[in-house]
Order: sequence, then C-alpha cells, then structure tokens
Amino acid sequence: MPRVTKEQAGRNRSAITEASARLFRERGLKGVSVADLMAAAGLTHGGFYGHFDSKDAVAAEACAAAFERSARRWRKRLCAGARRGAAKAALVEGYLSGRSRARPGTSCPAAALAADVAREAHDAPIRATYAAGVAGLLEILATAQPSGDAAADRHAAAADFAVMVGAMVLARATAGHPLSDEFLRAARERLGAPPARSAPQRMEP
Amino acid sequence: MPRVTKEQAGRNRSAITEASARLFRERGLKGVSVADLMAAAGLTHGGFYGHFDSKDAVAAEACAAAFERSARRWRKRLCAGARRGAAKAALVEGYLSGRSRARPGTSCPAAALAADVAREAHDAPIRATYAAGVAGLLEILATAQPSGDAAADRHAAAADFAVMVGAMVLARATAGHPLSDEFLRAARERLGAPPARSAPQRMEP
DNA sequence: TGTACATCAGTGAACGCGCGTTCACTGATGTAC
DNA sequence: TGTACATCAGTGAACGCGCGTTCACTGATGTAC
Repeated sequence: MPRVTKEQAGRNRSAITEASARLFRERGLKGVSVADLMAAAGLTHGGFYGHFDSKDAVAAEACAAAFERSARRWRKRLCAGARRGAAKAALVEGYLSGRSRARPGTSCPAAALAADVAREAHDAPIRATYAAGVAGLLEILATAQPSGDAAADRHAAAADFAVMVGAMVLARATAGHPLSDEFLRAARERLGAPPARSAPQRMEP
Repeated sequence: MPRVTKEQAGRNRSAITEASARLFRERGLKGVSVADLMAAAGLTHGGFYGHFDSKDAVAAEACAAAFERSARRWRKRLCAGARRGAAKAALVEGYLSGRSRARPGTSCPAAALAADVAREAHDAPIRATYAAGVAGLLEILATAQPSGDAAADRHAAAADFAVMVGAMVLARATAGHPLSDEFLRAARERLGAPPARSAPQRMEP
C-alpha cells in the first residue's frame, strides 16, 4: 500500500523524528540502526532516505526536537514553581528525579547525548544543534537565578547545569548501586531543592 | 614469529588493556573494534581471544585500570595541593582544565565512560567495575572536604563530583563553542578553585 | 463531476563493508631427557 | 650442557550477521483534461 497522502507522509516524517529523539537518547547514536528507527515509527527501512539525507541528518533533527521539548517543559516547571516562590527548586526536583533517571528517552538531551556528541566530528551537524540546545536551556535556567545581574546569573546557571547533568549522568551509570541515589540527593541538596519525600524510584526494568 | 616468551605475552596483554583503556574513553565502547584494540597494541586481531573471553571482558578490565590510574593521580594532586593548603583546589584545577578536556583517553573514566556504562545491561561486568571505581574516587574526594564529619564530607564529595563530571561532559560536547570554556570556568569557580591564569586550551585536533 | 494517467511514498531485496568471534596453522619457546 | 619434541602465543583467513545506503518496483494519490 505505498503512496500515502501528503499529510500522512508528513506525519510519517514526524514519527521518524520522534522515534529517533527517543531511541538515540536511550541507546546512543551508535546503538540504534536506521531500521530500528523506521520500525519504531511503524515503517520499513527502505523509505528512510525519502525523508532524510542520512542517519547523521536525522540525528541532528531529532536532537533539535528533543531540546525544544525540554525547553518547553523547563519553562512550564519554572512557571509552576514560581507560584509557590521556588521556581528553580521545582525545576531541579523534576530534573533530578528517579523518574528522569529511569527514562533517558524522554529526559534531558544535554545529559543523554553529551558523550555521543563529544565523539562526533567537529563539523557533524548534530554538534551545532546540541550547542544551540544547551544555550537555550542555560538561558532559561539563568532566569531562575536570584542575583538579577545578567552575567552573574548566566555564570551561576552554567554551574547549576553542570551539577544537574553530572548528577544525572553518574546516577544513570551507577543505577542499581546505592551510589546512584546518593548523587541525586547530594545534587538536589546543593541546588537548594528539598530532598525527595520518598526514596527516588528504581531504575529501568 | 608466533609463540613469544611468557614475559612478552604478559606485556602484550597489558598493552591490550592499556590501549583499550585509552581507546574506549576516546571513542566509546561501540566506537572501537577488537581489531582496533589489537592494532593499537601492535598485534593482529586473531590473538585477542587468547587473552580475553570477549570484548565486554576487556572493557571491564580496561575500565578498572583507568580508575586505578585516576585514583593514583588524584591522591598525588591532593598531596601536592595540601602543601600549599589548597588540596581540593589543586585537584579541581587539574580536572577541569583544557588539557583534560582535550584528552579524554587519559582523563577521568567516570566522565568518559558514563554514558556507555549507563547503556550496558545491568549484569554487564563493566557496571560493577565502574561503580567501584566511582566509589573509590568519591572516597578520595571526601578526604579533601573541610567539615571533618564523615557523612557530611561524603555528601559534599558526591555533589562536588557531579559538578566536575557534568562540567567536563558538557565542555567536551560543546568543544569549539564559547559555551565549552564557560562550563569549565563556572564549575571551577563554584568549587573554589581559582580561575585559570590563561584561557583553557583548545580542543582535540 | 468523471476519467486517464503521471507522480512518488513506501516496500523489500540487494550492495559492499566492518563487526565479534572461531579456527587451522606456524614456528619459537620451554621442557624432558 | 645439548638434543628432540610438545606446547602454545600469535597469525590471518573465514564464519554469520547487521550495518548504512541504493534501487527497481508497486499501487494509491493527485492532476490534467
């Protein structure tokens, strides 16, 4: 049943990007094949090159999509937290949760893709996309800093972000070991977010 | 010229482990083939299975070797720094340097391998090795904390380590972009290490 | 509005390639005398 | 110490497999009349 409507083709393209954004974060750029991506989007592998030039190209686009979603979620959490006067704490609580640790596929792409992006060639399209995405998140995080001085806020946001990404990356790599919760708790505390009421949730099945 | 002496065979095995420790950190577990490892050790690929059961097995051993070297370096830096009354600052300066950023192959395995380890199966041998290695570094870092209360020091060390790993991972992923230096500087500052005299060095060639 | 046909989104076989692993072979090492 | 031979570290071809990418084909879509 080939030749679908233009609308369906567009939806298929989005499905490929969405599946890629999830799978690349879960398994890494080299841990997923084009056939995997297409199967996750409900298609067969041959049609891939009708939508994208290469695997690298879809990776860059998926990365951008993931950062956009994250930025939207960050803004929403900041707004929600601001109502109880704890914007940054609300963001940090969500970020450094057991739930986030267990779901790299729908969590922060800066943490999930950092190592993969670092190993890409300097002219790989995903590098620029990644840097732009991180810059966007930093800007949002800077608005949640208390000083009011733009440069100082930006600086503080960079340090805060390092704590968040470092704790998540370490918590994931040590998942199943007591260290994992330790990283999340210590980082939350340092960032002024209250300790989680219940113990952070367990890792992926 | 097969059949080398037992001593040479032992040296060959070490060479494979050393090359693996470097290459896995540089390119990731999936970015290096067994043939790559053997070539880097000056051997041909066929002999690999005379030394190791599998690629996974050498990865675990290489990971352990990398952590041992890191721990030794950390202790040395702490001692050197302690003489001028700034043990932690000495460690942090070395860790968050442009030199470290440019050389993942000889730098902290906790940062370089985190994403790869996180994606391994829960019973993969490298997971336990990694967690033990991180625990070792945390213990060292805890001795450089000021409070003197063991539990508090440990907690502070976990948060400090998250800053260090997060900043390095982000700096590497954004290498070539102004953000990269920003992360190193902001993290160094937050950890109480003086800002670098000169601008952090450039990224890998 | 109805018909005829060109377009092209998706299919699945095929391409060359590199992967992890196995294995028959080689010849210097190491040992038994 | 010297000789004869078994051992085994390393070699390189080969295994089946999955990869990224290409392409001839199909048949519903979309268009020209």
